[in-house]
Amino acid sequence: MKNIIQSVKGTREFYPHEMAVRRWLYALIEKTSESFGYQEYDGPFIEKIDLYAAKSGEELVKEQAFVFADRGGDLITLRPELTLSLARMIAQKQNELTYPVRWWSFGPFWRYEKPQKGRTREFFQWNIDMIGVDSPVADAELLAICATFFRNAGISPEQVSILVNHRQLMEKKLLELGIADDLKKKTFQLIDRKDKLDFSAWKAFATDIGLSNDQFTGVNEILNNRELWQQSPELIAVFNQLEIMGVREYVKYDPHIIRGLDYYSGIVFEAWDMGKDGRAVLGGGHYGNLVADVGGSPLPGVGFAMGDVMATILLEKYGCIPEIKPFHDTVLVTIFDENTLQQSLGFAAVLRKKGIKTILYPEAVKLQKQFKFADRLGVIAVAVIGPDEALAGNVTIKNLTDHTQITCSQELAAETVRQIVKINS
RNA sequence: GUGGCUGUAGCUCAAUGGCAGAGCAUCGCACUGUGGAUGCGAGGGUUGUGGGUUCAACCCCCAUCAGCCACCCCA
Repeated sequence: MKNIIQSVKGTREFYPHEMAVRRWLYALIEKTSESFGYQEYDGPFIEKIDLYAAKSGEELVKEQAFVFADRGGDLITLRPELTLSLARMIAQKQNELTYPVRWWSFGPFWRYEKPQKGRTREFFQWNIDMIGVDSPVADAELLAICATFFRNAGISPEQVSILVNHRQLMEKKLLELGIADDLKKKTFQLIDRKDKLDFSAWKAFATDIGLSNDQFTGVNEILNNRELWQQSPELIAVFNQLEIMGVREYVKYDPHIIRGLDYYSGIVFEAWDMGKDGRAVLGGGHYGNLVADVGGSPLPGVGFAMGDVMATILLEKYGCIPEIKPFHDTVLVTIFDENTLQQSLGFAAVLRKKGIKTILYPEAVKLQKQFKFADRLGVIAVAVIGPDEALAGNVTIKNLTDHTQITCSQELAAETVRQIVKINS
């Protein structure tokens, strides 16, 4: 055991059980995305570093991307995010696409981070965007998708809230305090950190970036005003529409939500686990110029991204992940001994031909062992062809759930098996 | 990148610097045509790795790797 080469730091292995959970999550994301008419797409998993150098933020590329030189000497990165690949894909066909584009994706990403809870170096991310419009209806739709995802997963509004703010509203309020440009950026940072520092440290940070006492007081008033959204026509419209769509209960106004990325220019939002030790599980917002940075004409859009690691932790925490029963629709055909082996082989083949998932035990060992194997896999139908059955062309089918068994002709047995696995699947 | 905690059997964890153990799991038998139970027995270890201190190290010291947690950052 000790000689096994370790897996790469921050990676995960998906044993069949974890793989089943991953596929379940994928299915949930697919169902939610497509119910709003979004199409699945994907970009390359590797990209030239230049793609990200253009925008993306220095830190993401320089410190968080996996970069390597290929044999031709180009610097290649394992994609740390999808946004720029998406932007290029849009730009390349900018005049052919039918707008608004509604696209979603679920795929792997890599970031060279220090692994900890909810954070790995290799992870999956759900990205979903509507591109080419700039309207409260579009903003509301993305929020509704987010809320619908949680509802589909079985998460209640008490468990997860989508916290919403608007960049323009905040900019306007800060401008009233005489905060603009560079100071505005720093003040956004300040707001972003409020929950992470105690008040005196936070105030010190405010002084540090150059806020006056009056401005600091003003910022505090903004942050304490939960009704501030009523000064934003866009947010008023969005909340009204969410009400009509029946998902208003999942969404709350919160002036603390700012988000780190510079390119957000309108609505911004994060979904938070409201329970103990809650964290953000997804984030997104409205951007004004997605495509311009990769050489297209500016196009507005709105979208969000959700990592699978935090999402899975959240769904597990609230008991939303269904019990996975991998073999409840599968029958095990035992091998009694060498003499009946051929009949077992043949019978298994017949079952498969009739569309029944069939496992054949691969050696003639004690039936006890074969039954135990079936039990541990979760198989609930077991077929036995011993000397008696073999002579008469029969097979015995045992139902492990109710412990009953029937002996019938091999011809008719498929129907018996079908009933057992169907009733229990 | 910074700081803290933790690495002992497959898993969960014990073991004053003095013989490395338990429970669960696994395998075998009781039980030669039938799974979840019970009893008995067995196997399984370079104590993460590499150095150091010591007559003697799972234990103390240094380094390193990994996991967890908090920063940083971010979806």
